[in-house]
Amino acid sequence: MNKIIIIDGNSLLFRAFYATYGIDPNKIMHNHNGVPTNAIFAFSNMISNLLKEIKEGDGILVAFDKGKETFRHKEYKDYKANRIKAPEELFIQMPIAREFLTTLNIKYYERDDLEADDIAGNIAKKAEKLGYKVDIYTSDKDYLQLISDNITIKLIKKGLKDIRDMTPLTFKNEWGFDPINIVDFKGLMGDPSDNLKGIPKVGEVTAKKLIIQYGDLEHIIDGVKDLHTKLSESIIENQDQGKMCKHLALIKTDDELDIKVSDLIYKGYKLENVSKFIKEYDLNSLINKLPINLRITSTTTNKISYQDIINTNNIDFTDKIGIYIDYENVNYHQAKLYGLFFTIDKENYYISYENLKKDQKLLDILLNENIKKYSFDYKKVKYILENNNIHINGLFFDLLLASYLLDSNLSPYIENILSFYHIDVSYAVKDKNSLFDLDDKTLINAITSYYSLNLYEEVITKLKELEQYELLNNIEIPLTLVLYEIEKEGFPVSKEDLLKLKDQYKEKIDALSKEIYALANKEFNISSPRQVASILYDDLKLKGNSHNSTSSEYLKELINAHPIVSKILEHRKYSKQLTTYIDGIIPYIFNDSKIHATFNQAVTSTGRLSSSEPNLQNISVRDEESKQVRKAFHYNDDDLLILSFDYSQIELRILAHLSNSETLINAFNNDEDIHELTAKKVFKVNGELDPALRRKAKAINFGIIYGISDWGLSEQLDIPLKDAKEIITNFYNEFPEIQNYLNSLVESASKNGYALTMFNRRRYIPEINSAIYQAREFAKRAAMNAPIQGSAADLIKIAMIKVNEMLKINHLEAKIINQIHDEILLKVNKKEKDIVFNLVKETMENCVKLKVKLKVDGGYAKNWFDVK
DNA sequence: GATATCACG
DNA sequence: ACGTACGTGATATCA
Repeated sequence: MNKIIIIDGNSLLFRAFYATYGIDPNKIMHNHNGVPTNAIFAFSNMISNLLKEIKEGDGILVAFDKGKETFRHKEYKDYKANRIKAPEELFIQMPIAREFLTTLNIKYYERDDLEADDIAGNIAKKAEKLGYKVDIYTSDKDYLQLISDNITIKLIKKGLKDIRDMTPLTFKNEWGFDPINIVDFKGLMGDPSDNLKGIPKVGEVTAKKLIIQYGDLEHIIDGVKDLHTKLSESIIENQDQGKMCKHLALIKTDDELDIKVSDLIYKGYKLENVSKFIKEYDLNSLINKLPINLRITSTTTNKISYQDIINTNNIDFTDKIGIYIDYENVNYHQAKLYGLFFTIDKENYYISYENLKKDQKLLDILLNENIKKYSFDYKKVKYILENNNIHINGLFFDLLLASYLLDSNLSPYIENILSFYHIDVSYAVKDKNSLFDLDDKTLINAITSYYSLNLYEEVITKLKELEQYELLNNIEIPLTLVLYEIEKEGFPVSKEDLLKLKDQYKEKIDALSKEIYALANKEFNISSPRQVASILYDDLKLKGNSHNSTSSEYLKELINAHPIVSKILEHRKYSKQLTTYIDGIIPYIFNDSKIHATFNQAVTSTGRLSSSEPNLQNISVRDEESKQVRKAFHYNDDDLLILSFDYSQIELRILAHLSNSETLINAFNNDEDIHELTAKKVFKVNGELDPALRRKAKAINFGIIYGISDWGLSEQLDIPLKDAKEIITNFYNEFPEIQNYLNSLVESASKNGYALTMFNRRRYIPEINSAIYQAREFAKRAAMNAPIQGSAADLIKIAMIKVNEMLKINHLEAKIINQIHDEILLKVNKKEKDIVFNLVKETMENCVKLKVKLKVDGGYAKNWFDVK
């Protein structure tokens, strides 16, 4: 269990000052400039001793009182009014104490409206919640109210050496009641040092007795009200003062601090900074008191290196190990394995593939699922290892996936991700093109293994603070293993079928080319938008657009203007099919007649997956002719079918749930046609609905999900801006909860700088407060879309995990083979198709409970074209 | 390497 | 007066 040490800075500094003050103020320690240093001397000794308690992953914070305008001063003008000012010599040393902490790279915190105990209490509670043990060093008894099973108050007695651990047990033994009742004790007793009067006639003994008998102050007042003794009358008469004293004594732990527990994790001090400090203040003995193991002596020794080993005979393994690989830089589904990097504690090792194969000890470690594997893009690592016949189990932590959750805009490369944690690895990558630096090419892989293991504490603390720990462990980590299986299983495609299509398409394209050249009266490159534009808009004098675009959006409007236009559009269509979906895919067909694409899990800013090499998420479907390519996706085995399930209106359902729109929720739960509903509401139709209006409504619903804008809608529907405006106004009037919800998303993003999904995935959108209009408007739309698109992504990820699990539990042969955002595709054997169909549908529809029911449509066929 | 285009949800 | 619908990946052209 890691620990956070919190120090009451003022308390410690006061003790340090008076412990070394002596009788003669002229004889206290000074530096060569006459600056008093006695308090700093003792303070730095104490801190140095505390640093010895720090282990890897522990944190330290010094909290200071700045407190001039706390709520206590506001509510009680005489709060601490009797405090005597600190002596000048101590006053001078206060900023030096802070300088000392900066020198040692120790975080400190102070704020005008908070006292040190509020800061300490605040951080202590947060750290406790994140699973830390907390030690608070102070001499102030007020802190005792913070005691819990994991928070210990280290009470500093005179002389700084004598420290008493106050735990729930020791406290109760000494005081007779629970720590939290310290505030009631203070309410009764008052506290002369804070100028709090408490209740007259109640001293320490009486206060304790009352608390033990009745409990808190409120119960005491209630309990004595009918006794009519002098004591009880005083309590009743002065109850307001008592309550105020209690209120002022209560440590406030709920403020938002701009410091986080993860910021406190101690990273070590630099010798050169300490040397400077020692010279300035003549504190020569300090250097010997600082623990050496926390020293970052220089950047050279901080560079990661590794040992080449031929076997692991002399290596002691623990239950955790950092893992990365050295591999051929090609598509990882066919990459050769060169060797393995692994990290134990702080040591990196490299073993070649040849030696690894012979090293049974290490092979067993990799195989053993109880040895925790810390890696970066574990899916890839496992794929390459298994492809080269090395088995690995026991994924525990993936630095890539964890970092992606912390900031989904990070680009998924190790150099980039380490720089997010302020780690510079340019020494390992800058010479990667050098022919003479062969060793350094693999150094980055050693570094990857090292930090996968050694950044764990810091990353997990951050994730817990952002409440994303479950997102990592319950969604992304299990999902990466599912994706591994999907990639390994592959997606079927017939090369022969594609080649047949290729011949057809080539003929079509050739014929179209000839027609186009004839119509243009010259030959040109039809694949060049520039040349096409020059033919259409210059030679043929067709009516162009503002930026001479030849995109189909504009060409469609010119179809009747000249016969060449439709020929060009057709040419484009078949070229696209040929280049992207036939010639583009054939090279990825492996000997097993399958495509093993990559599902990228750390790419999109919303949380969706993406697919590449090749992209299996954008195979044509909308256009009937282009859809032909789907006929090539089938198994050669006649017993195997392709099953497809897609969520119906998943994003609108999520919108209904998140916005709590009663109209929309009821509509979904009554199986109404949602576009029809919108049409009838927005266009105020009763009875028969014009299909054109339903189409418009569909566009409106899409617009809502995308973060609607009047201009965007007017473009999409090709209507005047003012009509679009009116439509949006109508929509919001009919669905006021949606308007409120979308507004709240923009507001929250502009306040916090990020958007959140249902499962706490976050996307930072800093541009939302940009001074540039377009950037700001864009950010607003992203802020409205990210929670919807992202929650849908969370949901289907959960569905995939559950479906995969369900198939295994039921010993079914079926396997997931693709995911297309709201759709899951499976391979299924004829003989189990009905049971699989029902189970998958049921699992998907019940994977998450929302206020709306989820609906899944499914179908199966021999090839992808015929599914549904 | 940037740009235009087009495929998907 | 300003100018975009949200999220991706692959390909060809052209500088």
